[in-house]
Amino acid sequence: MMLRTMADSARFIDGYLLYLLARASSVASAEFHEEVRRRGFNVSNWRVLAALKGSGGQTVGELAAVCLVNQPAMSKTVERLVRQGLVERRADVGDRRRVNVNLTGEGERTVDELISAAKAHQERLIEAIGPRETETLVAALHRVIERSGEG
Amino acid sequence: MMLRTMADSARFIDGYLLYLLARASSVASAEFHEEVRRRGFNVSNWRVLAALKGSGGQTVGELAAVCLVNQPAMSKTVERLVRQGLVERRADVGDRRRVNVNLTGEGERTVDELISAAKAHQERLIEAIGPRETETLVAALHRVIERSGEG
DNA sequence: TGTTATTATATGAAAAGGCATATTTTTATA
DNA sequence: TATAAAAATATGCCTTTTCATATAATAACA
Repeated sequence: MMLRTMADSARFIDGYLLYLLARASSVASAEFHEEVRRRGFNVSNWRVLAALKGSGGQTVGELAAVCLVNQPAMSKTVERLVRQGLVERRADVGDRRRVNVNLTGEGERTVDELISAAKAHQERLIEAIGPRETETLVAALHRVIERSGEG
Repeated sequence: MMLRTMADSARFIDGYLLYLLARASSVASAEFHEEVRRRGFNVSNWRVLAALKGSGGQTVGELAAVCLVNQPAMSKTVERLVRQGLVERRADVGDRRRVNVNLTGEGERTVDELISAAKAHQERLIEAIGPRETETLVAALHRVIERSGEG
């Protein structure tokens, strides 16, 4: 079954749900991601810092899962953030294979600014989409996640 | 305003719409993207081939926009696909700055197989999400795209 | 029409990511 | 409790992307 709510089109992708999801994510994020870069960070760094905020620390593996990248990539991103002084690594006490990653003081200050900008952007975005429609969207996205093998 | 439909959480990202969008896209795509790789392609190649199918040819710039990557990356992806014999490049007749990209016969056969697998996967995904909920989702995603500066 | 701006694509160097695998530590089992 | 298996992270190599910029062609304009 092709999506009945989409106009028929010669182009396959115009009726392809995974493309629509990727496009919506990309388009919605583009503006803020530019702001992240203007502030001197790349999106990977931003995601790690954002994931750490309020988490009480995460392991490399947890960060990889949360940030939607593979583990070796996360090891390298964390290494870069350590060199920038934004996070610190510490071997887990109970299981020394694990490496706990936490925000440093500077990392905390940095992410607070970024999060503040992200929240401001999100307010504008929700206003543009419409608050009611946003709630519908959020529910639908949770359902996708839940039913796609991550529930 | 934070999203009211999400439980309050210490972690910023749990209430962050752009993260939810990225996560839904990633989770929903993961399974099929693995199949693409098993078939010997990477996601970038798949996206270009899928974008070309039924398009009547696209320029490098158009492909970059459609495939959500920047132009130099697309020039290089196209170059690789040319070397693999899946697409062909031709300078545009009316504007010789433009480079038109088309599927070759082999590219057509290849993408037909991939699209067939994508459609089968999509059927299963829609079944898992629920057809009615999928329609709601599709409408919401179109709205996001439309209201995020791409309308 | 000659000159300047703009647009489309390509290229080169550096950064980041992906994949296989090594290393270290913990868990399971004989 | 040795030993084997599993788990978490790191590392090396190679591919891909990114960023800045070069090149080529068209458009604008004086």
